[in-house]
Amino acid sequence: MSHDVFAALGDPTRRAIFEQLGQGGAQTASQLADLFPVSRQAISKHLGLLEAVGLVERRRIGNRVDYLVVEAALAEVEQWVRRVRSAWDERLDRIDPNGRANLSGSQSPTG
Amino acid sequence: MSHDVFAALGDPTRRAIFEQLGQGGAQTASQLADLFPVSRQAISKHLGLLEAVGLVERRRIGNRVDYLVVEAALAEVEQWVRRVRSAWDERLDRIDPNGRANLSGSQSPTG
DNA sequence: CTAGTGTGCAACCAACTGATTGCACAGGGG
DNA sequence: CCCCTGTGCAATCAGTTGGTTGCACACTAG
Repeated sequence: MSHDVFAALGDPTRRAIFEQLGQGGAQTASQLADLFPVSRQAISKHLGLLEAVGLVERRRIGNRVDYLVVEAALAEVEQWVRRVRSAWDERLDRIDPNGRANLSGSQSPTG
Repeated sequence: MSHDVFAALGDPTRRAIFEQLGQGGAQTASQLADLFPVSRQAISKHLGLLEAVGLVERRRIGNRVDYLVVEAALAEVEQWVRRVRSAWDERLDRIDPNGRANLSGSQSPTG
């Protein structure tokens, strides 16, 4: 449960692979290699990382290995966003319980 | 307006700085440098990158430069999540308009 | 102007990483 | 068994990058 999900999604190729798996359904590294301008091994490495952070999962079917998006993959991202957001709101409430048009926090409410 | 926001949030130090700005309000690079085990210049570089992707903004006050979180900072992340999610749902509808308990896309609905 | 504090920029460095190539291993069909 | 297809692992490499140090520049106070 680490936030390395952001690091995983930080790489453009990896994010594209992830999106492709989401749109196109389960696919093998070889299939994905045909869609992207990188080698199968590069794709495989990306898939390994995506799997490590829990964004995708493997499914072996005979000779081939399909990768598919994990249903709750982006839950962690959403939770982080929510957590950060609520932290903002908390601080804003401490500063100005009535309005919230300003995110700056150095000045005092009375000043 | 690029998705480099993910890359920016991918680095742990940068993400921590961002969270700290969110919780503690506007702060200078020097102040942040006291909170993290890296030099002020390192912090400054991170802030520059965070600013470049639109996550934080600068505010000059006399001699010092405060950085603060941009209100709509995480909107891009949320939009991306929503977009990917809706793409999943679309594909799932094409496969099985009634149920959605499976994200794998290789099998046919009649099989 | 001078002193002091704070910021910005440039050079530099080690570590990481995205990508490649080569080869060995696993499974299905003749 | 052999052949073919597909996957996995190791070594390697160049580019990126997070971090440091050093120094120049900007603003405020006396």
